[in-house]
Amino acid sequence: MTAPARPQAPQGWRGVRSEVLRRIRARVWAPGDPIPNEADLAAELGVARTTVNRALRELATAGILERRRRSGTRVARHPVGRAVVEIPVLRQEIEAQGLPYAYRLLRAVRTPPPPSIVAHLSDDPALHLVALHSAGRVPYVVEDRWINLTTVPEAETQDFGAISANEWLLGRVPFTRGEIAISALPCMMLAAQALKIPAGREVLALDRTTFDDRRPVTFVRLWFRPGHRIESALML
Amino acid sequence: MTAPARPQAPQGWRGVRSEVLRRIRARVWAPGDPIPNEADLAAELGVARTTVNRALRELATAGILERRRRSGTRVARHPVGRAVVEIPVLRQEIEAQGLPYAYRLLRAVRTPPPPSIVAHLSDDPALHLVALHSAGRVPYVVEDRWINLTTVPEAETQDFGAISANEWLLGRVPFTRGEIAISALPCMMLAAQALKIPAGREVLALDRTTFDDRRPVTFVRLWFRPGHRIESALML
DNA sequence: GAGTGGTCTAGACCACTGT
DNA sequence: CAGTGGTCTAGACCACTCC
Repeated sequence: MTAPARPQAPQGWRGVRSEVLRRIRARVWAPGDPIPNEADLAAELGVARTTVNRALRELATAGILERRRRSGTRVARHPVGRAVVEIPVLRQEIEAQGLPYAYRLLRAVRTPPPPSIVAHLSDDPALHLVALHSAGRVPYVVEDRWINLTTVPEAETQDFGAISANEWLLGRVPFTRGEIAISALPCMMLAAQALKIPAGREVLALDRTTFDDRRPVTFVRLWFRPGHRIESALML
Repeated sequence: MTAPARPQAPQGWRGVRSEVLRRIRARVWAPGDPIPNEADLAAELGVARTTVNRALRELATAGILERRRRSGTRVARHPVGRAVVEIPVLRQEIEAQGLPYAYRLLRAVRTPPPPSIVAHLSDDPALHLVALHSAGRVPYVVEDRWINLTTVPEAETQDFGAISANEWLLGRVPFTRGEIAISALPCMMLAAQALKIPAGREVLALDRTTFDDRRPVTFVRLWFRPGHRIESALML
């Protein structure tokens, strides 16, 4: 005689989140409207305020709500879409597809960075690496990396033919923050050769700069083969 | 005679997060290593377990730690980079740059979706809209949108010359989940004309499909003008 | 079965901010 | 100054999973 559990009726903070979302969708609370404070909501829904807080915090992180002390919580007027993009760890991404991963170093030169790189990495002396990551015999992505030799002097004597710079840096150098940018750019010649496409063809490029506190560590641009897609689920 | 507050010594859950990060960077805990359980850490650091939980949860979300019940918490072997990308709300993005926002509808046709769209949106009848969003007199992005008329029949009689489909849909149609994909694609002719570039040139394209539960609502592809970058900060 | 993280609760104090 | 969210605490129970 137990009541058959309703299939979709989350409890706890997820339940509160669902209920708030339901009311927003049903226009009980319209964009720009304030919603009740945490204490009132907790009382109404029969949960502790901590639980309401957790739910509302998640919704604010997702861009659905805007919260400010004293003035309270409102439904966002322009629910900004946010997506979490995972930066590929190439070996894993390729092996996850059941393909053999191959890595080949194409260039490793100590050289002063050109102006376009200085903008990302400072004008310290730098190591320029270019490497090809392949899925089986198919070129997958070209890694075009600059390592700041003032921040990471040990890089100069490291043999990047054996271990990819990404894996080496991960274990060796602390970094505290980073920036990424995604764009479509005309492919540099060396990368175009490796990818077997015409030089200058525009391809998907993902740039990442990482810093240890304020000291730039490395700038890397991934040149993806034509057809590659960076995919993700939208938050909420 | 008060002790001068140490400039960087966060308290509470942020403090726990900092301390855990410090130990990972200092290799006290190496990639793949297990770290103490929440109760022990809480006792050691002199905080409640709830506080430790909050800190470790955030680090797990950021991809730094991996947590599993019973087996405990480990330092991720491959700290996946994650970045939160904000999907542009075009009007706001343009006006935030101090430029006048302009919107022009280029095409609005009820038509059966071609196979490439069916893959995203089902083979229901659809409304195809193409619109140009400009910053001042400079073409900024072309919106290439398909609206599922079975899910959103009201769209057929709506005048999208006056209000952009994005703003109309936001207020009208609930959606519960979505997918995005970013790629470099040869620009469709109509978009190329509007952006004043050669047809077929490859440009940055952002696809977004949204669903109301399981029913596809809309598929939109944004064709960005050459040079556009999607930027974001790396998490942590 | 036992150990771990996941979550909830009730209460408390604090930080920020609009009036 | 007062109201709101932000956080901490101590304790508890539960869910999952490895042994």
